[in-house]
Amino acid sequence: MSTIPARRRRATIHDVAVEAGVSRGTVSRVVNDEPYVSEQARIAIEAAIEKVGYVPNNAARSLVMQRSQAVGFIVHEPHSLFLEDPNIGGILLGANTALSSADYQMVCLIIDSDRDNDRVARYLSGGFVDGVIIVSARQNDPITRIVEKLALPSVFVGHPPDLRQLPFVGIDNRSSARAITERLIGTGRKRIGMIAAALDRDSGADRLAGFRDALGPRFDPALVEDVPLYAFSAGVDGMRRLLERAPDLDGVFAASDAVAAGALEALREAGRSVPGDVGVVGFDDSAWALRCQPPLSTVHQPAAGLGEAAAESVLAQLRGEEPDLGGILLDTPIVWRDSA
Amino acid sequence: MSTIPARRRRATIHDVAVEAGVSRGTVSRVVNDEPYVSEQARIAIEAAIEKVGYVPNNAARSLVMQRSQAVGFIVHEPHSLFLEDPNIGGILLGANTALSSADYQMVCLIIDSDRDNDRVARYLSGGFVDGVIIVSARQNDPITRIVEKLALPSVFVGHPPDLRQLPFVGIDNRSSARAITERLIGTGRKRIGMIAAALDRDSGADRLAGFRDALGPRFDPALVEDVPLYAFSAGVDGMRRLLERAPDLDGVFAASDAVAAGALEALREAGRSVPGDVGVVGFDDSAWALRCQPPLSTVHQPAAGLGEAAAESVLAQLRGEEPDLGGILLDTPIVWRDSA
DNA sequence: ACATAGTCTGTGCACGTTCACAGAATCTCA
DNA sequence: TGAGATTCTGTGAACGTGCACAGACTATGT
Repeated sequence: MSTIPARRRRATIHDVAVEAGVSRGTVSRVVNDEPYVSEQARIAIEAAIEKVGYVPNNAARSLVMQRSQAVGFIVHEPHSLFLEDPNIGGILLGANTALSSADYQMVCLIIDSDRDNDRVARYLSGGFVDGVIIVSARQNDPITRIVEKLALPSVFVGHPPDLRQLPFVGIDNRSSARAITERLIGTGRKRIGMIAAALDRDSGADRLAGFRDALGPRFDPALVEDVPLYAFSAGVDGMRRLLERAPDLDGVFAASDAVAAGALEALREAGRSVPGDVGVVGFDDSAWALRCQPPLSTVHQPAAGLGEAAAESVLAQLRGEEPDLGGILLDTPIVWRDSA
Repeated sequence: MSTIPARRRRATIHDVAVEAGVSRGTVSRVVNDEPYVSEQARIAIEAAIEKVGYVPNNAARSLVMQRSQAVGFIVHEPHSLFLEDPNIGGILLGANTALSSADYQMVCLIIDSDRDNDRVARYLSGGFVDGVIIVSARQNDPITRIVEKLALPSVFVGHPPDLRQLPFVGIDNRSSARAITERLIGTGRKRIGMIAAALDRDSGADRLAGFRDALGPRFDPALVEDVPLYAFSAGVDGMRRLLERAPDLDGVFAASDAVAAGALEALREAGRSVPGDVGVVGFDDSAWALRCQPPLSTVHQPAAGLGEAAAESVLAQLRGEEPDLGGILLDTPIVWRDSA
């Protein structure tokens, strides 16, 4: 008969105090790096901590400190995001990096259904997190309302919904779109079209606006085809329709890399060479960009940077600083490859 | 001068008790759905909870209950995983679904550096989580050792490192590879090659073994080309070399969809039609599979199912059940598309 | 020698909950 | 009626920590 090893009680600050022959208070001071503790005591306590394997109990600490040292990372519509949006992983990573160097823990809160909405709402109200990073909030989002009501330090990645004045980080879709279109014009293309996508979202509308900015008076609405989603198949359809309408086209700005990949496919079908007959540029610098044949020229989305900036903003608010309601916009370098 | 709204103290169980005219104990019983409370008291308490907006304080609860109601989701090598591995998102989602319906919170612990290793180790030792799901652990992994030392309920997605006897969920790479190879043989192909990948990992070695199983005595080592990574470019290289060595080849099993996509590219270069001249099958049913031209026949990895199964296993251990050390293997349906 | 400032240490309380226990009230059955 | 079971309620203790406070000890200057 094997003896079941007794699940040993975890060492507490009291055990350390006894071991080191001092009081709880002094141990606490050492653990929290506070002044006014003698070198002798510090050494004894550090040895005792090591010996008994002491790790502070977070629940007790949270209870007395009234904070959790955790930040929520809220993601909506995970199915489409995790599978389609290559940026989300980078944002997650960037946020995690910044939070963990500040000794905060990142808690993923994934909203997949209405039940999840309730659960997350309860979680936020329960004081489990000291702040939140919200990715891709929807219009009329219950979570957004709760965050406001609790006055929880928060930051959105992308524009906050319902035109609210809340802190956010993002990129300037409009000027980025303008920049890459200008670059495409600079290669000598004369008839440049756009496959616009997701015009119901800020990002989609802004990319179209930037395209228009770049072309100025030469902008021709007939050369814009719009598709509902940032998706490969939408790109194929959009490109086909565009080619039908404007067979003499020699340049295309696709609203995302996935759309651009679809466009390349349609161009191949139609027997056009890229970049010979038609120059193509995308947006996002996602995994699609390198997979395409030829590799895409595109606008780089600094996903990790966005995550880091979002985390820094929350941390600043946690330190009591006033958030910048105007939003933080990150640079988007253009990556020039062979497709244009 | 605007008055700063005083950050109101959160309602406690005591406030509810006063409001409802009962004691803390009775409120606690209502909150935790315990028996032995009169209908009258229950109604009064529920009204009081609503009125004062009471939400239980988790820190206090964790402190006295000695558990956190949270499960860690540990991911190694996030850069390659989040960007390359389409399965990780599905696993995350599946695990989250199962955990949240059991009222457990999932905490993402991303290990990106040695510093992260320390931080996560501290986190686990600190009792912040009651169990862990570990994705893609490395050989000789410090986290694995800590989990063992703490006897923390745990489950690996994929085989545990160092041949340890620890619970895991996964797929049967060998029999899946065998099945899809047999299916390819069934289409009448006579000279079938394989681009094996990542032979240093269990998954890679098993897929090769399955291929060998399917061919039996007809297996020809000269028709196997191996590449280091599950990557597109590796697929291109592997296919080129394979074609050089065996120009009469009429079927290829690629060790992953990314590799298969690379193979398609190389076949196109070489002027072979797919599936006309050569039938190609992949593995994973990742986003690559549908993007390819033609779409890939492949083995479906039930990513969400793996996440759910992993979560269920941890939850079962948390309920005190003995884990199944043999591991749980999920079914992998074959998805037949146009590439073979 | 004494006052004063500076350095260090120990103690009790609070945080908000659960749980064991005691006791009150009601019901059941001889 | 009274003993015993059943249902319900309130109370004190405990979980492990940080913090305010009181007090002891040491150095400095008069």
